[in-house]
Amino acid sequence: MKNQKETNRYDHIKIEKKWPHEKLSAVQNKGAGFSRGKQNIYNHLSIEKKWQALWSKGKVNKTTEAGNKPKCYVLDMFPYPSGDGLHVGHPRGYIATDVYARYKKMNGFNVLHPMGWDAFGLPAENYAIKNKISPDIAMKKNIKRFKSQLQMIGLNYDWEREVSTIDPKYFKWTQWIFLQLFKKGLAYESYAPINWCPSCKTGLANEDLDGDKCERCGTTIEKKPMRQWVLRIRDYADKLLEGLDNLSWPEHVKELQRNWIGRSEGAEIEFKLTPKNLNLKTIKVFTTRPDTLFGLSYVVLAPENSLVDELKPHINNWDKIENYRKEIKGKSEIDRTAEGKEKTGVELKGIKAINPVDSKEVPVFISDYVLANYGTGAVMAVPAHDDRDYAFAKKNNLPITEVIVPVRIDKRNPPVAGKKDVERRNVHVIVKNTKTGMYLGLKWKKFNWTTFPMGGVEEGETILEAAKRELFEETGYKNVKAGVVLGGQVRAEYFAAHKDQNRISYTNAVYFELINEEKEKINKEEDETHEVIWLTEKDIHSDIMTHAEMDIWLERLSGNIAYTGEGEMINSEQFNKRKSEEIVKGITEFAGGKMTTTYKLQNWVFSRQRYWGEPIPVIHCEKCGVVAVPEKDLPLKLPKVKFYEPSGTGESPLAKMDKWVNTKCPNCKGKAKRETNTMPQWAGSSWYYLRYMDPKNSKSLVDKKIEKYWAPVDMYVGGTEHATRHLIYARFWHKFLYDIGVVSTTEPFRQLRNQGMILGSDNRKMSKRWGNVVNPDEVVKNVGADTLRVYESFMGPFEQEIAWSTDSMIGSRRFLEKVWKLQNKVADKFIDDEDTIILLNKTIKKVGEDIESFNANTAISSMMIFANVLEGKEGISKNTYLAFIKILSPFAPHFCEEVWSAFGGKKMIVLESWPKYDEGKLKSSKSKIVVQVNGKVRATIEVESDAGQNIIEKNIASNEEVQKWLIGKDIKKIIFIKNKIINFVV
RNA sequence: GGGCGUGUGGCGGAAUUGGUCUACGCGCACGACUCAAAAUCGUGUGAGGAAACUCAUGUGGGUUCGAGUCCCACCACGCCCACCA
Repeated sequence: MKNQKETNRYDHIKIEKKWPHEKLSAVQNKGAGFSRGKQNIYNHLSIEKKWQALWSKGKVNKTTEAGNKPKCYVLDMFPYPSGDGLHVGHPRGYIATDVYARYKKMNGFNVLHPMGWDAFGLPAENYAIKNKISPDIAMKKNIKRFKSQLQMIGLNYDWEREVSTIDPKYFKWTQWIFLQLFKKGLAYESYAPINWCPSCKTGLANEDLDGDKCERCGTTIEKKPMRQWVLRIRDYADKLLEGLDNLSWPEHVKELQRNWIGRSEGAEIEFKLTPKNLNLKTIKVFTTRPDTLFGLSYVVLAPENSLVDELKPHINNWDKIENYRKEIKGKSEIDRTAEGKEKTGVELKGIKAINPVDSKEVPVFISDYVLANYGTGAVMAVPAHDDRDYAFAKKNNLPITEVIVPVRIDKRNPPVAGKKDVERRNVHVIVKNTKTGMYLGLKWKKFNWTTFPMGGVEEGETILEAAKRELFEETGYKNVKAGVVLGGQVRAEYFAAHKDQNRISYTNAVYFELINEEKEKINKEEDETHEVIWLTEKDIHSDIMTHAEMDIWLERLSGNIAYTGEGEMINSEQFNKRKSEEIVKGITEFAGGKMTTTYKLQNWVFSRQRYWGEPIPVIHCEKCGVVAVPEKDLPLKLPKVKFYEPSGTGESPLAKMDKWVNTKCPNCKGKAKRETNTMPQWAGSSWYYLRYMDPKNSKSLVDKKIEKYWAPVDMYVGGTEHATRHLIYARFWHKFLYDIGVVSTTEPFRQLRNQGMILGSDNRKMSKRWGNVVNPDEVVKNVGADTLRVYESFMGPFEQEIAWSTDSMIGSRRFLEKVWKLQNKVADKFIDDEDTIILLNKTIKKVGEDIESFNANTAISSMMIFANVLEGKEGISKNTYLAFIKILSPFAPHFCEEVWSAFGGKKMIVLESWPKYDEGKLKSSKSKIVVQVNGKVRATIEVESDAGQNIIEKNIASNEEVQKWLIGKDIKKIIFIKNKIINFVV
């Protein structure tokens, strides 16, 4: 835990402390007399205003497709313009992309860097309901405020390309894309139960849930069957998966998407039902473990599975089934799925399922441990090899058949080649003394072994009998409670040194608890072989115990009896003795099943029963059924309504707008009604990056030539929270648009970066609730946009979340003032010393590389170092100073424009090019060598660069500091790395 | 339970990818300037020790001439998924 800082004096910019600029008049009075600047104090207020106006007037951000520069498309995830305006955390990503875009521009790229608004969605609508104001008007107001805030920070967007999802000229194309999906059969109506938020009164996609709660309002969601539009994103699951491999995205985001898609390969197995003569429907199950089919104990359906209803006439206990279904409906998803929850279920009496591999009949259950929407909504249960099935089988007294034997090869006593192989049935006896908590063990005298009492199972003996006998023979203990056989056999291969043979043992473990410590004397032979010892719970571990089966015994001792790994087949007729992983295909074929793939990814529930979204452009005709709105009639605008409240009946408020709803069928001109569901907020954001390329096109969503020029997005920056929604939806739509020839690339975003959130100074998420919100307007007013930009760049690694500290921000302001004051030292004809030249070149290189890799924090740091060095110099050449100003300009653009123009820069600095560093001037003629003795630093010496080992050794010969450590010692080895280190090993 | 990630001064964080641990910044202390304060500038600032030195990157091992960095185990925290058959 980090210490909670006390509330800081400077939080929320309540200025009790004087900021440096407020005292600048004093500096002026002292006559800080550089003459070039029109003003000799750094007044951020006037400078920022001035340059924002000049940029706008000069249209420096206007982007066209003309010219032969290489293109670079830099994109921010566009914001949802909330009523609260920006807080200081929002611009972190925007500043980073702005720096990147400016840098790319200075490096000769034709940069597209646009901004827009994601303005449909629930918050606006809820605001509208509460304040009785049209969401359209409210959003337009918010957009205005957001825009002015972004401009105030000096972000160089091409505002002529601004887009907004609520603009009919924009959502015309959102609707158009839906129609194409509809025409290709990728949008369909479904009546399946979906997630229903009783508070927001709308259906939600899986992605919109936070556990079992509505992500927006925190209300527990219900499953509710209703008519809805669904997009077949699953059809693109494999493409979405494969496409990830070639993207320059953070690995963890790709992994998140892979997990979300959740591809899983397995088999579909069909179970015929009895009574046979009725020709009942079959139960299809999905399983990743068809190899365990001979261990089948029962079959389970999800309670919601519609097959249950179809079987109703043949089920004798329907009332129980109905009760169970009701019971489940009353429970939340969390209650149903809570870990360690008892497995409940009801058998479907009257029918049985037939195992296709051995024709045995097994019972059929419904249970809520089977999910309706994964796989086929039905499962084959093999209790011996699945934890859930095991728990269910134990509770309901169902048979448990082992079909896979785990295989272990003893690493400490591996089988020896050339020795005889002997197969044995063994037992390991695990005895706990419950009074002391200790376990009984044997310490072998001739070998370095520690084992449990153990031995062979003899002909005609049960496992328990053998265990008791061995325990008595080897230790003399005789009074134990009834034993428990810990699961099935384990195969182990090892070399039995005491018998000089390789053993292939099939071993069961038996667990006993000691009643008392009474024991008989054991025979001499046993006594000479091993000594009886007591082991602590910690001792019974693979490090100490010799048994190769130890890991499995421990699992089983802790209650995990079902073995879910691979192994050797038993009880499986012709498949016996084979490796389980090798028979998967064979047994599937034998069972008449087929190999198949399933996904966790659900199809995208695409309709919302709310007002503030794009109307879904279809018409329900009494005769023709569902008909697409003709493309020429797009955009299909929202009608004006008086009330925005959702009805709660599963109809959107649009349903009450008779005038709007009642229409004619475009086909037969007969009576028809409009679809009243609207699209989710994710619709508009799934393709906006395409519209920026060609925002005013009225003929197509993007011109093909223009799309080919700009696509794909080269750098996309936004929060990780979009990893599984926006970024999957957008990729899905993009791939669809590729398939219908609208776009030319298979992936929309080539590179992706996630910015970490900026937290309040109390380490909590910035929010009104905590009162820790810092407003950028205040910061910009007090210290300037440039200081804000430098600070947010400097505060820490870009991807990491970090707490805001107004206190620390003063360092960034001081840095800019320092650079400002350096103007005094600049002289046209000054000749910089070697150090300065080298550091300048190094700094140019470092800052460029850091911008490319989004490590702005170290870029700023290296510029601070450079400024500190310059401050200590007698003078600075104009060239050096201006090169420095150029590399600072992406971070502090207004500031640098001002300085640049004061020094007579003709073009604006934003249009200048990035300084080139001189490869030959990155190294100084001297270098520091670290001298180590046995890896410890004893001295550093300065020698000519690239000096060889003998020169350095000579140098060291007269160095007392080092000689002190070398005198009287044998030098065994010398490690030398040029220009870095010399290490004497003595 | 599964996946991903993090752990370095009083604080935010650097560390050329195995080569001087703590750059840069904040804070703090002292000094200069000032009647005084602020601002600014300068010096110092991981711990122990008078010093020589020693010890320090969550803990414990290992590899190496040399480990914050690589390997193994553990601890703590964060995020995502979670009865996924």
